[in-house]
Amino acid sequence: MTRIDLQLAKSDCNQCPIRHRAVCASCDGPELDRLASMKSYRSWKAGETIVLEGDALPFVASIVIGCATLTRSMEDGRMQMVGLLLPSDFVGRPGRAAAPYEVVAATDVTMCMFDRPAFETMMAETPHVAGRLLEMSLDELDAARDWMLVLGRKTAREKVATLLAIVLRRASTAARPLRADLPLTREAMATYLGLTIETVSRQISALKKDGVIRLDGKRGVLCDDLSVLMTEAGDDEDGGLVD
Amino acid sequence: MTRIDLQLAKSDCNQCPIRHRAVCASCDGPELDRLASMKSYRSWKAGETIVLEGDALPFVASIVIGCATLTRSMEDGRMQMVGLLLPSDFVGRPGRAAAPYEVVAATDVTMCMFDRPAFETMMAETPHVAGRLLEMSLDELDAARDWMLVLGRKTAREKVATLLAIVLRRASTAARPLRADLPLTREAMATYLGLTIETVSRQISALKKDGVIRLDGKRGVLCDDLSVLMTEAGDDEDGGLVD
DNA sequence: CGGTATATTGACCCAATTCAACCTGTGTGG
DNA sequence: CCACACAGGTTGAATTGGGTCAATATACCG
Repeated sequence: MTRIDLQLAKSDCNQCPIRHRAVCASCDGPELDRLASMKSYRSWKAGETIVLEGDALPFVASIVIGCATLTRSMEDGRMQMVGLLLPSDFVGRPGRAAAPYEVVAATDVTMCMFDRPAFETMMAETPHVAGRLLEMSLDELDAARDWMLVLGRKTAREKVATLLAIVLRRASTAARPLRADLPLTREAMATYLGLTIETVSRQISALKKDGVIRLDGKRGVLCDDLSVLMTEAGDDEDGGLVD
Repeated sequence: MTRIDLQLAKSDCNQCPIRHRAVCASCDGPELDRLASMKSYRSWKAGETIVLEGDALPFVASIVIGCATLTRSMEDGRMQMVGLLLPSDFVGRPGRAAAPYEVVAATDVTMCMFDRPAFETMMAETPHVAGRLLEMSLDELDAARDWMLVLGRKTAREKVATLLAIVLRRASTAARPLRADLPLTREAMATYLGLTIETVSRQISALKKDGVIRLDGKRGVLCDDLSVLMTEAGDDEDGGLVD
């Protein structure tokens, strides 16, 4: 919210909000010190491009604050978002220099960056880092494959409901109704869902008209009963969230 | 083709066709011996289910021969293939017991299996294995994301052309015309592409009528000019394949 | 205030699905 | 050897979900 994030530039890792979820989660003592000595922070404003598709990527990084998107595009301009990066997510691929996707800041973003060759050396020497990265990569692979089901088989209404359910679930406090601010514009949502802006807008309006969600300004979404929204999303397994 | 694959059961790893591409690629000497002592082979016939969605998966394995599919499905029966496993590909997720996808043999399949706990112990002790698995997982992540673009943004004709181009390119010998046998039924293709059987069939017929491909029986596909097919697929970058 | 970026809504259209019929090859058993 | 069933594949006609094009909010900012 406020711009105290820049204070992070000199802060030690123990106060870092992603300390226990990022690549560094499994590091301690000297390993953590070594990572800390390599790190530097950098911030981008919402909308700025962080890496161009196909460009060399001389660093790897963890998202500390904010939300970034990974998109892949075709020559004629069609675009598909292939990943949504949130705090603690990892950017970059050790062992490969070029980025196959465009990375754009969806909100203001702060990342914790490491020089790529130095990070690769460290990976080779400390199995903890490689192990954690493998675990995170496998989670991302699962997420990508789940999203393939959304893209390939769900209707527009189900797609929009799926996205809203994800955002609302992540923002979940105990309080009802659930409330969240969408970190994405309609255009970004469309790019994520394999739809057009107009269809996303229409489906959001339809879900509102049907009483599944309510809107609070342009970005805020409220939902009284997440299980109804999840049914609309086609995911009927209530993961023990109700009651 | 013939069932000599069963002879592999006692064979040593150096004669294994995937020796240099699978998880074991980076292993040598004692490491390889250790893996070899843990391994066992098992085969499935085309169409057989290898693992049910959500089932416990007590092993990890490499595909040695054949082709298997990973699919995820919804309660109402809609299905989406989320991965196509070919020789040297890895099945299973160290660190997680349940399989989030159904694994089915598309053709006759032989796998080289390892007990999961034993494999996990080995991963913790030999960084080579973990490193290779990370590399392979990142490749799969790239592939999954590429496929998200196909599912989210391509037309039916482009989707079919994309799949044919992949199959033809993989089967590529120097000989023209390129020829390949589809390892997938129309149904499996539809499940992969997020289409219906009928649409797949129509698009194949259309590509044939337009002279982009020719058919040889039900499964054989011929293509005189891969770059034409790739243009139809919407991938215009000719990766230095022509001349 | 205009001016620009984002969002909503309507009318029309088309690509892909749905539903249905029919083809083709491959067994299987009388 | 033929008849038959059955699975996989093709083709046609009708329907529809989402895209396209266009007009109209709504908000934000200098």
